[in-house]
Amino acid sequence: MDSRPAPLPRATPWRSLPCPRAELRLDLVLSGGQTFRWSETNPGYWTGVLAGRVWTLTQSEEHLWYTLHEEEKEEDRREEDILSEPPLKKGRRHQQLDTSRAGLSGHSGREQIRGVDGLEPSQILRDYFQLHISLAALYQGWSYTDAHFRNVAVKFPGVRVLRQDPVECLFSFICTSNNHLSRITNMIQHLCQAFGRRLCQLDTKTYHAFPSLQAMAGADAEARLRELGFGYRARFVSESARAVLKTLGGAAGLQHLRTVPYEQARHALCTLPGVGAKVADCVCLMALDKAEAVPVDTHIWQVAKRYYGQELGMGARSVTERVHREIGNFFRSLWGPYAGWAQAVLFCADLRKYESPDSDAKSQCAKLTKGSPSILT
DNA sequence: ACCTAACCTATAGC
DNA sequence: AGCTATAGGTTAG
Repeated sequence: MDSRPAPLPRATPWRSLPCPRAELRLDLVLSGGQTFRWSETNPGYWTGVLAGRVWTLTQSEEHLWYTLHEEEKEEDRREEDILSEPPLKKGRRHQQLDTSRAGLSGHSGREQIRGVDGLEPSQILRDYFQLHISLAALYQGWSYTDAHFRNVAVKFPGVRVLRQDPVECLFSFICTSNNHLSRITNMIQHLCQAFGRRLCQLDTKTYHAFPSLQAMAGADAEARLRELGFGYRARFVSESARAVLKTLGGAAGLQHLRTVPYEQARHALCTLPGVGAKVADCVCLMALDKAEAVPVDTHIWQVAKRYYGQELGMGARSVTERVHREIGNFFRSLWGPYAGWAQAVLFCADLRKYESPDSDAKSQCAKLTKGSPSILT
């Protein structure tokens, strides 16, 4: 029997869901490049923002444990925190907070659809981690048809695809273009701090809701994002926020894409500035219930060349539209309707390989990849 | 239809 | 210590 973790200050008592480790590995899922909003605040304990609340999660062999942190009241905020926020005129500050609130209840499009606000915490977690999907059964199927997957799966169990908020997922992945994981995480933290409603502070870290579309579409949003170091992505973020509001029906319209076919959702997303095939597939897979979407980035391209080059038989120099399509179709034929989920396992494994503290492993990998004459050419 | 450079910036690697 | 290449890509030609 699993024992309850020690209670945290100003947080609800720990509660748990049945969830074996083979079905979920918090570390691999929460820091594996799907989401950029969780951090390991203590060994084995993950803290982050989900559905507008601050959570800490941990797991034992058979359970997923969770606690919710108390949201601080406005008057609890110390003046220095307020002043340390991005340069905003005082009058505007309140306006911005209000906008964020409006945005949250603008998520209310979503609340009306799915009643997220009314949901039990356990239900929110079941939804976020998609626990109704049996990952073990999927792994079994992929391992049966794919020897390379079988090898990877042994070392990387419990990698499941999150069901994220479409707005958060879309704008997070707009930030990932031509970028590093560490920088992406920083940028998104800055984005939330500057444009999102503040929720609470734990130790020295403050937690903010993901910004509303309205906040990101604001008149000075692009300039402020540039100051935060977003580079050319600043325009993508603000322009896309405006485009979603104007032509895709806002947060509710984005959410509605969950009910339309993959190709249609993908096409709609690709109309947004800063959204190409790869980002669209990420959002389709991780927020819009398109389990067949296979995001093809440089990692997956390397993996495809290295381990599936024979079957693919192609020698392009970069990930062009054609390469993207061919790799996606190949993996869908190999793995079936949940191909995107299998891709997430290989991606996560590849990421770990490179992020491993053992730098020898990393350079070995680099040498291997570079040194081996491409199977494709 | 398909492929190349330029693009902001931080950081690892020489 | 400085410089270059590259990083979960998109866009304009």
